[in-house]
Amino acid sequence: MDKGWGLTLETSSSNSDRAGFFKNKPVFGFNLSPKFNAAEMFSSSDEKRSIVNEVDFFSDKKPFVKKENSQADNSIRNDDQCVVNTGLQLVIANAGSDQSTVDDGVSSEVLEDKRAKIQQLAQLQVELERMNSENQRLKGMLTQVSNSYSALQMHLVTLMQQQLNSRTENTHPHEVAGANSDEEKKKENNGTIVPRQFMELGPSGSKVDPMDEPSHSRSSSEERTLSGSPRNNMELVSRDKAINREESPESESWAPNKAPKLMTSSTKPVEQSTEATMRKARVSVRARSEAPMISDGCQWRKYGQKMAKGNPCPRAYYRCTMAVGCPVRKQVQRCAEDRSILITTYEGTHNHPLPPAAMAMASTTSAAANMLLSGSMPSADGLMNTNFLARAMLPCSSNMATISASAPFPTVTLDLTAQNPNAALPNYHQRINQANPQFQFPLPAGLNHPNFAASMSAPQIPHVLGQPLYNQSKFSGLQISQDNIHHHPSISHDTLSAATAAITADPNFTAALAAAISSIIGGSHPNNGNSPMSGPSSNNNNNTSSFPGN
DNA sequence: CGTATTTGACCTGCGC
DNA sequence: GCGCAGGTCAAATACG
Repeated sequence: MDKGWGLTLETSSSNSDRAGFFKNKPVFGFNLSPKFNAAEMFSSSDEKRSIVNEVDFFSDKKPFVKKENSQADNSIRNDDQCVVNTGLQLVIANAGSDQSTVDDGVSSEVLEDKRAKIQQLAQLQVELERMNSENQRLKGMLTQVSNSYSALQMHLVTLMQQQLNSRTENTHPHEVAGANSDEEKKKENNGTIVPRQFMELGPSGSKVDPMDEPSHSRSSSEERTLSGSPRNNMELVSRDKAINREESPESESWAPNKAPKLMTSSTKPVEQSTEATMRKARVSVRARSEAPMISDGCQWRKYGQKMAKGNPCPRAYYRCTMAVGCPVRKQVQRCAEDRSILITTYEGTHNHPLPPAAMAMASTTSAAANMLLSGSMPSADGLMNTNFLARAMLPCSSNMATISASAPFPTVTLDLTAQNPNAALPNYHQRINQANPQFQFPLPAGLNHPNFAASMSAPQIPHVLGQPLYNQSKFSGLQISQDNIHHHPSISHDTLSAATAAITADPNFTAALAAAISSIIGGSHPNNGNSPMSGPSSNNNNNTSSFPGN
């Protein structure tokens, strides 16, 4: 859009949250060049007003003949601080170069052409003005949403803590490690939820049922969907054993394989084991994307690639390079069944400040991990908490819940793939805004892409946690279905309803998540290499040629 | 030439 | 103890 005007409006990527952009994306109905940031064009609102007025002055049919005599021209030229003025200057300067023609017997065509250009420019300025004001409003809303999100997260933790406390008062006989009776095992294998007990679908378990493999042939570390049929090959693992593994500490410099050498789980304080668990918790994001990686705003360096069993697509290993010694790593792999689905698994916590573009993913995954880990404490109640959370979140989904098959670490999956292929993107936007009339956030430009429309089903966004959040914790050796939730003997319907209500009552919560997820997915656009969302770390996807499966 | 990626070797945990 | 699989390392290679 700037080409015809000789305007090159460079912007710095650090202005991602400023006018004209929502999470680094232009948010208005027309496409802006990635270089084009309205916020950079004005150093003050007075300047803007001035510019617009001047433009209006031009567009008001004022004879545009003698440029050197135009007060407006002078005022514009005198303002060296305004980028737009510079742009106008260019236009006007170009116009002035034809001045000899204009002065004497000017062709009306030239005049008309110039006038048309000026009018276009005027329209542009008006549009920019509108964008700027709208973005101010968006900024405010974003802040509000962030606050709401934090508040609700706290509320959720509080709820879970209350649940935990209520259960502490009511100790269960089978809380004792290794006290799983055969009867309990039977219940487990029949899909009945048994509290304080968990199963691990170890590698052997994943091998036992080859008939399951084609439909569940994600990589062995990926989640496995249970349609409700019992898996008789599930291996019950004593909690002590599993917890000991979970408790294995890791150095800050990330040396998981060396961790067991340092393990002294028997005497480890709870804090340490919790910390270790925290580092091992994983958040898996499933998103439909043709891009080699979803753009999460961080910088990653590939350090390995392996073929994983059960998946013809290789798994790539990345580590965060935004700070020296950052322990965060991620795995990227295409889904075996649907290669358009990209599975990104995050592990660890960043030890450095994150750019705005990375905050969305980081906060989302962090929240998911925290919620998971709030229930993965090595206490029995903690384990119960995880299951409780999972069940509290899953009523919205009936049989979409998945649990970990053989994942060695507790994992939460945020499934952003379309569950309802008939859902249309406009509905997504519409539903979010309908759900909360007070929170009308514009659709980021990246979401206008058909790929994104196909990848995001309408019901998903408002229920990011409610629907596609799968608790894959190994502690959650449960078949999590609506039916089971409602019939679980250890969780009252009221409790469940309360938790569900807490999650779903605040539309801002879901909207905030929607914003975060949309910013993430917007980056998955294959053509988003220049996406403003990428911000200062837009080179995080610089390994397109090395993407597994491509 | 510095940096990022590739890729085979190696380490570790787990099941048999 | 052996084999398998996941994960990581690091030398070689590619790339800008």
